[in-house]
Amino acid sequence: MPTPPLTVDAIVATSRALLVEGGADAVVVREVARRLGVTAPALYRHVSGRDDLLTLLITACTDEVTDACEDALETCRPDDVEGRIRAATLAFRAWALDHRPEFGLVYGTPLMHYAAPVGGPTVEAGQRFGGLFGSLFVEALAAGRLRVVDDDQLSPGVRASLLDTATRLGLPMRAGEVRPFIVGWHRMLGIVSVEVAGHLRWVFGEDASTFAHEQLEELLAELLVPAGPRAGST
Amino acid sequence: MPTPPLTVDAIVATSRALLVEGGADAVVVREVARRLGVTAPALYRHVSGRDDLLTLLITACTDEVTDACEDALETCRPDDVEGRIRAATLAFRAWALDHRPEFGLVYGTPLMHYAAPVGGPTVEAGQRFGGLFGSLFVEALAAGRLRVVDDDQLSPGVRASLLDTATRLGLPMRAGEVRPFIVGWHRMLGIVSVEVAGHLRWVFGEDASTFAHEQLEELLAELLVPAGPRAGST
DNA sequence: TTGTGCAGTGAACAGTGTTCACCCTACACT
DNA sequence: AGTGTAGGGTGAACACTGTTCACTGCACAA
Repeated sequence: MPTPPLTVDAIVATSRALLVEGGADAVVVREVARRLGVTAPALYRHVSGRDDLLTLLITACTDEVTDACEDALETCRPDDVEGRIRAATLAFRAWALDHRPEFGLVYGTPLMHYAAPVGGPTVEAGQRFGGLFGSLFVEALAAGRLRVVDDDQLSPGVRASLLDTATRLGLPMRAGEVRPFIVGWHRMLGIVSVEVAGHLRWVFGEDASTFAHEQLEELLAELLVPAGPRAGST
Repeated sequence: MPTPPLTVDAIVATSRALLVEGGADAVVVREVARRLGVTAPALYRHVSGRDDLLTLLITACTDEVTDACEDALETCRPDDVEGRIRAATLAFRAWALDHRPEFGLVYGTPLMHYAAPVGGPTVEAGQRFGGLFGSLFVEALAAGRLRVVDDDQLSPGVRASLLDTATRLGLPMRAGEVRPFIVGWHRMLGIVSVEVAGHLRWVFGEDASTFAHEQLEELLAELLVPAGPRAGST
């Protein structure tokens, strides 16, 4: 059987396999080529180098986790905002645990020798991901389920940054309304990062899942007001 | 002037400099040797290889951050538990921000090709660090400032792990009393990790410090009951 | 004075990312 | 049909990496 044609997709898929097997360090140009039945310089016809490979990899993974979170929304009734946020959050965590090397590449310690191209595909994919969660918080706000805070309770710098982020993402929100979104993102990423990296192993051994799960539920309870009939923001 | 004698300390110091300049990948045996005015094989008389180098590096950094937190305690009145916990927490964050590559090495995404020697110096240093914060929470408990939870409100698995951790660390606490310690560690590490990795850059630009600071204060407020005269655990 | 062992050296091996000159093949145009 | 050209592959090479090996020089003990 003739070797299949060498495509960028095949290169990314093979790189991904190496990433899974041995982490970012194991993504080795020559080994990718070897597995594709080709020599290393051939890859340079399709990919500009190892950094480009990583860019493609990060983009693909970001897209994949975004898809996973989006798919999880389908399991909820459209008017159940809390359920949707919970589903997306748990899907994010589940993807991270199922794809630890990929998660480390995207959301872990940044590689010092790699700089994502500004305005490149990675930041684009990141914006899609952010937009997904952002729109969920817009839904929550519209449903009066978001525990917002008055703008004048925020320190000026934070308020400015929050407002700027909202406009940049096209979210029709005040600073005090974006805050839960950012707090949620910050803490969710923190909780999942620590769990995935295994920094709770000395406490919970290999399985910190119930604890991490509880932490995520606690976070949701802090961000959202209970579903009571006719409940508004306090 | 004759070259100074080649010592393990000098090797670690040089490796550290490389780590700071270019991240873990930049810790390159040959370059360490070059800077010490020696050839690479010479290092193998003092250090068993690159992994050993990383072990020494991680240990040194863990010790350093522990020292920094310990020193911060000196600035507080001994009976001011909340102040002491705050000081240690902020010292941890400050060290992390001032030593991002080192922080990444110790608390970031684990390197897949490196496995810390079991029972080796890194876990020993980690236990010293954990013990420092643990004893602060023991103080808080003794002062009635800890927001504890009843043991039977915990899921069995979590309760068992918490209790086991307490006994392993020699902390005289129930599971519901260790919980704030672990929650605090988990969230503090999460908050600092995300800030140091720069995953809030899209919101706050280069300086997320006031936001992160607020998050840490919020965490403290959740862990500790206010200082009111004769205040006990609720 | 004669070991003996420690500490450093140069050479080597297998691996890495990347570039270069080259070649072959398929397709377009005259 | 004959010719030109461009894309996609090759092997060789360069400058690196971690690590090992045989070797050398030197200090110090017997």
